[in-house]
Amino acid sequence: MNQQFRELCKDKNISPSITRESVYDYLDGNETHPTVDEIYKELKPKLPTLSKTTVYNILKLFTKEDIILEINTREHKKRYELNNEDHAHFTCDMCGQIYDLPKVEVNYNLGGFNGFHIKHEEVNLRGVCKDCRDK
Amino acid sequence: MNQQFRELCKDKNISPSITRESVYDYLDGNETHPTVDEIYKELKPKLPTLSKTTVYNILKLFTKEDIILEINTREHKKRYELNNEDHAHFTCDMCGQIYDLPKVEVNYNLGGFNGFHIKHEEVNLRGVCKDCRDK
DNA sequence: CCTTATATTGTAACTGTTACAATTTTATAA
DNA sequence: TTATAAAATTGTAACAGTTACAATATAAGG
Ligand SMILES: [Mn+2]
Ligand SMILES: [Mn+2]
Ligand SMILES: [Zn+2]
Ligand SMILES: [Zn+2]
Repeated sequence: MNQQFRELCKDKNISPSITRESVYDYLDGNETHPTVDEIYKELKPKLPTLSKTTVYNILKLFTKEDIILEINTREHKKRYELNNEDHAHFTCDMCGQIYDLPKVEVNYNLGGFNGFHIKHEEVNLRGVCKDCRDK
Repeated sequence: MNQQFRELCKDKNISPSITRESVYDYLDGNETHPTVDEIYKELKPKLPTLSKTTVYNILKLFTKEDIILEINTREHKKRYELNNEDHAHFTCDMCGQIYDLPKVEVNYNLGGFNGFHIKHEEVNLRGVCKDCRDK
């Protein structure tokens, strides 16, 4: 059992079920930004009764609690990652892979938007990755 | 007839059909980042034979030709806008509205990513807008 | 006008997501 | 522990956005 996860749940006031812990553990240390389906397929062998709806439920809960981040891509599906170190993304137009980039500095110029409460900033780059370019 | 659009089509080597022109004109000067459905419903009265598939086709073509930009939101649908002045977006978590922000400066630190060809950079902020905060 | 290419249309299929009621598991307290 | 209530999980069906595709209509070129 993941002690760090149990404390996180205590903080967020949610119960640390085995299913939730499994989703968390899978995302922890995973840099692939998986889809719901990929998470489900990965966990199903270890949790044979797992339902895809449960994965959806957990991801929605984790997102609401800011434990994970939803990544909206131009594919018609969402991807997820742990909300750990702040970083930017580069998405390859050719192969679709999402690369993590070191955090970049963003300077705002928010004239006229000073009543806005900014909770999250996100930088997405798009283009062709090195692998695809070399082909 | 929109002369600017006809020249744009000449540049892109696509034919300036009335349907395409209508989609273009609707997006031009529209700051609401409409969905496919909104575009379709708006144009249908003026083009009674219009099919939603056609709207999809045109938006896909315009996106490929870099005439418009696809905006991927956390809603389960895409939004579109003309690819004119470069700007950032603020999306309100409460009401979902997308606000245009003046362009922000982004400083890259792309150590290890120097084979990458960056075609587009995008800055998305997220939080609560003034209107929703005041309620 | 004729011929060919392109654009548009309607329908059906596909896919990611959500709603919901039933069941199982977990938390709480007697 | 056992009883009770609350919460989590499950399976199914519905839903929504998107895409595939074949048929039709329109446009372009000679
Ligand atoms: Mn990432
Ligand atoms: Mn915009
Ligand atoms: Zn690539
Ligand atoms: Zn708002």
